[in-house]
Amino acid sequence: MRKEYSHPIEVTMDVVCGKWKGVILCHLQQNDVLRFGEIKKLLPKVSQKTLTLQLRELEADGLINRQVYPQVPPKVEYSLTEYGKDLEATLTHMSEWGKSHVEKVELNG
Amino acid sequence: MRKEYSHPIEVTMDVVCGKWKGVILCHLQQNDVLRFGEIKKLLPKVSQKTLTLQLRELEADGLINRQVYPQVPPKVEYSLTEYGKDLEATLTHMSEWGKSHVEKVELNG
DNA sequence: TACCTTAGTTACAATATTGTACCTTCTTGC
DNA sequence: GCAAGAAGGTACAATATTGTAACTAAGGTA
Repeated sequence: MRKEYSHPIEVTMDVVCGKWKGVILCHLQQNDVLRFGEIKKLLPKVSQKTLTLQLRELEADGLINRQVYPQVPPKVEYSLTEYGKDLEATLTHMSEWGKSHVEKVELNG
Repeated sequence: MRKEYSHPIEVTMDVVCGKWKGVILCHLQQNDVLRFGEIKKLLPKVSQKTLTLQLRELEADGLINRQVYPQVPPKVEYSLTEYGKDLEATLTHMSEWGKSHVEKVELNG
């Protein structure tokens, strides 16, 4: 199951490079705690199944906590772990870079 | 062709999240200039075709320069653009995080 | 003349990742 | 009894991403 990595950045990329993982992490960074449905509203284009999958993977990799309340209807809250918070600077930096990239592309038509 | 992004981090992820792009960028960060064949040696598992593709995409996104010398046999050199260098801090941070993640996983067996 | 070299290209195959549509749970409100 | 609500699970379909293997260019070398 465990892969061989030739460079440590591959590990991070493995963990962060799902189609929605970056955005999910950013939102959790800004909101502390979010319920499943709230995340879904923040990412209107993601499907139920895929969102679940991305969250489970982030959980398995130790980036987020999944707190289940035994209620009906169910309530599940997600938040960053301490470990996930170590990525905050990186995520912020990636967002900034993305912002300037968009601006650059818009300038060059 | 241009996609709609709901969050700037998606832009960066789009640009950086190829299977080999992170490692390629890291190596270019440490070596300034590398020929195609040198990169290939640094990433023994990547195929010819995929490496070409990843490099072309990085070039199209403005992260790397592609310098072709009109010789036979051909000589092509790759290097980071100024723009690509803006990602250095991010890449370094991602590598560090990856390193500690590996250590953590090894501890928890 | 046959062969080596580097940085590709091309057609085709195999994987991996996402998405769609519909099913499930159990309790409260009407 | 019947629908609603939140957070999924499942089977199956559609894309997207990588990989394989073989082919090319053009000059130097044996």
